[in-house]
Amino acid sequence: MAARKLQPDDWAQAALDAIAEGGVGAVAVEALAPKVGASKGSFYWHFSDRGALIQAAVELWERTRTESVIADIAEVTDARERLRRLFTTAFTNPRGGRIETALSACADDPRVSPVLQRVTERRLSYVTGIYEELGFDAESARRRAAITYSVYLGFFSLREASSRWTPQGEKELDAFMDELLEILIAS
Amino acid sequence: MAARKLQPDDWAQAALDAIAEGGVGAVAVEALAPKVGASKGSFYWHFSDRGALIQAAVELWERTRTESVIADIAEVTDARERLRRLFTTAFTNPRGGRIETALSACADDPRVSPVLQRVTERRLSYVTGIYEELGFDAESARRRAAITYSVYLGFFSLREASSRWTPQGEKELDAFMDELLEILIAS
DNA sequence: ACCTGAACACCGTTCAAGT
DNA sequence: ACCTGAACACCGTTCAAGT
Repeated sequence: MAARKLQPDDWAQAALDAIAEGGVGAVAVEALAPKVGASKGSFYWHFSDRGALIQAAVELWERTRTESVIADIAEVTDARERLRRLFTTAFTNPRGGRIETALSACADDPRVSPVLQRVTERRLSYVTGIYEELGFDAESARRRAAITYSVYLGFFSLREASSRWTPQGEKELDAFMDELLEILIAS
Repeated sequence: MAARKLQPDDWAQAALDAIAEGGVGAVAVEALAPKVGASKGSFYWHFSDRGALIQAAVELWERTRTESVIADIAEVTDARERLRRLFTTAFTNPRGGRIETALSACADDPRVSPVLQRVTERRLSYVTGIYEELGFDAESARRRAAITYSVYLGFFSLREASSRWTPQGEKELDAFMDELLEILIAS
């Protein structure tokens, strides 16, 4: 229903697309205006400034790429399988982690930082829980979760830097995830 | 000796500092000019444009943070110890990997991409060699090197996102590196 | 050869005026 | 309440004029 009236969300979505495409620097009001079908001036009715738009985009990302992913695998009972599912979801993300990479580069922006912290906290607590379920003590589970999430983030950076070192195609990706999983859950 | 005449390198150094401080977006000719002690106009005598300055900065980074690090540990004979030394150098880098994080976000910039590719290639070949020396076959060594470098890159991103999950202080960092090393070289 | 300062273009931001 | 277009500020870039 809701007859076309969500301009703010349209702007946020366009900005998020721009971030995924060309980084935070690509969030340009003037360039986005035509995509939203509005004028530059109109933007400033909905948002105080460019920073507020970036914040809205990041909050949109938070809404769509955290809880839903966790909810998707809630049914799976085996902890190891749940971790493996996370890998699959993560590494086959069509946007290829470009948002993560872009946000890491401006993590100290006060408009971005709180959201990034919440998302990181949520994801890492979840992964820590998996490791505890696998039998690791609290400290070790925490460290392994941090290593796991580092691999997740770094994987995207590495692929951007040189795809030569990152698995190509489904078969190689599977081999990579298998070895990664094995390494990470070995006691 | 060379009596003060290296303006281009001064600009490159100032730009690299700016990248480490505030990301590629912080490379602003106007803001850097006073630090170099020159005028905006003078900049364009040495560089074609802002992109060329970014390239010069990245090439300066390449010169100072690749070969020298590898040379520093060349004397160490034990492969495992060499890897451990790499971790120490990497994770106690005073600049805290902010340059790698910033560059990852603009890896597809044609001015940045070739340099990033060379540095990545050099570092990863080196680490692959260590894993081969440790007894892993070529394929597995490659994959482990990729995982290792992903952790390296991702660690910085994670610390920026939420320092709560990253080791604090020398003691915790040591424990982290120990567990990481153990995980990575376990067969 | 190398530098300066004025001028221009581009995009973020403001605002008076519209509906 | 919401939008537009003109105006201004800022910084990248150019360039004529200096040494």
